[in-house]
Amino acid sequence: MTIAEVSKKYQISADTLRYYEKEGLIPYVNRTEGGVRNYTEEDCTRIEFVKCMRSAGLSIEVLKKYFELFKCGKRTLKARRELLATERKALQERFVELQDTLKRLDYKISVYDKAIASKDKELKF
Amino acid sequence: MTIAEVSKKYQISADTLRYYEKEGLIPYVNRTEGGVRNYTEEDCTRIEFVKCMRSAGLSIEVLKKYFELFKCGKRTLKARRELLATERKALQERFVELQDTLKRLDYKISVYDKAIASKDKELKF
DNA sequence: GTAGCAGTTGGAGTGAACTTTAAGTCAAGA
DNA sequence: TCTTGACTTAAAGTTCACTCCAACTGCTAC
Repeated sequence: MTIAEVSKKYQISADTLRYYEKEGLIPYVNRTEGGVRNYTEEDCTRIEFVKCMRSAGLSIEVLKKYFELFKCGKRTLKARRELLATERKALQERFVELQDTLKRLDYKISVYDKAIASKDKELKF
Repeated sequence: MTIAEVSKKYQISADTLRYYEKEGLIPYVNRTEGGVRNYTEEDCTRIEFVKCMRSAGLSIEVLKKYFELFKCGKRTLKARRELLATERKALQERFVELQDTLKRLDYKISVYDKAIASKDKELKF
């Protein structure tokens, strides 16, 4: 797969794909004779994983660390597990926070609806 | 309340509080004779709201817009309601995505636990 | 063979959200 | 009175995560 195809498939710009590669979030991608990137299925799987983790808020730095550990082989299994567990915990916290904020917004919107219906109220903010 | 007190109370740096004020996320805070900020309870309520919305991911720009509308009075009630509804929708989407990612991480961690237990497996990444 | 297009590189630029700096003011305590 | 420390301002600097640019190369179609 070319960079354009991967870019389209995952909705990630070619620049970003090259950037991720440079940062080590994707392993060095094989090139054709002419030096053009040729992504394998495995590359794609990893790109999809990176996209998912990035959109969940894992930093480039953390993902870099994870793949660095991965490169060091089996002896880093535990370290990688711990890294994922740490990130999972942070995500869980953000998840709960988000849930609360959603409730708060729902309430605020309902207050707005009442204010709009009663035609003359104003809110504190 | 001084800026130091508010900063401590909400775990927001004094710099950030001044920045928020400059950007219109907090109304102009009253000063003492000497020009030192003196936050009211209402300022604090608003700061708490801003903090909550910021940590949920609402941008400075959106919050700025919201408070600008607020300054224009009752006639912007609907617009503000719509703004909040739009942000709520985006949050909801991120919430669902986060839920999926949490599940995915749980699964991945369980795979790691198995690999660690069986002592000789390696994973794809 | 040359136009055009998709790709390559390294490096510079961007936008969001702070964060730091420089230079100063003010109030309280020794 | 002097020092200390928390505050003030405007403006420059930082960080993160891209995003764009210039200059180039290599296929493909005419």
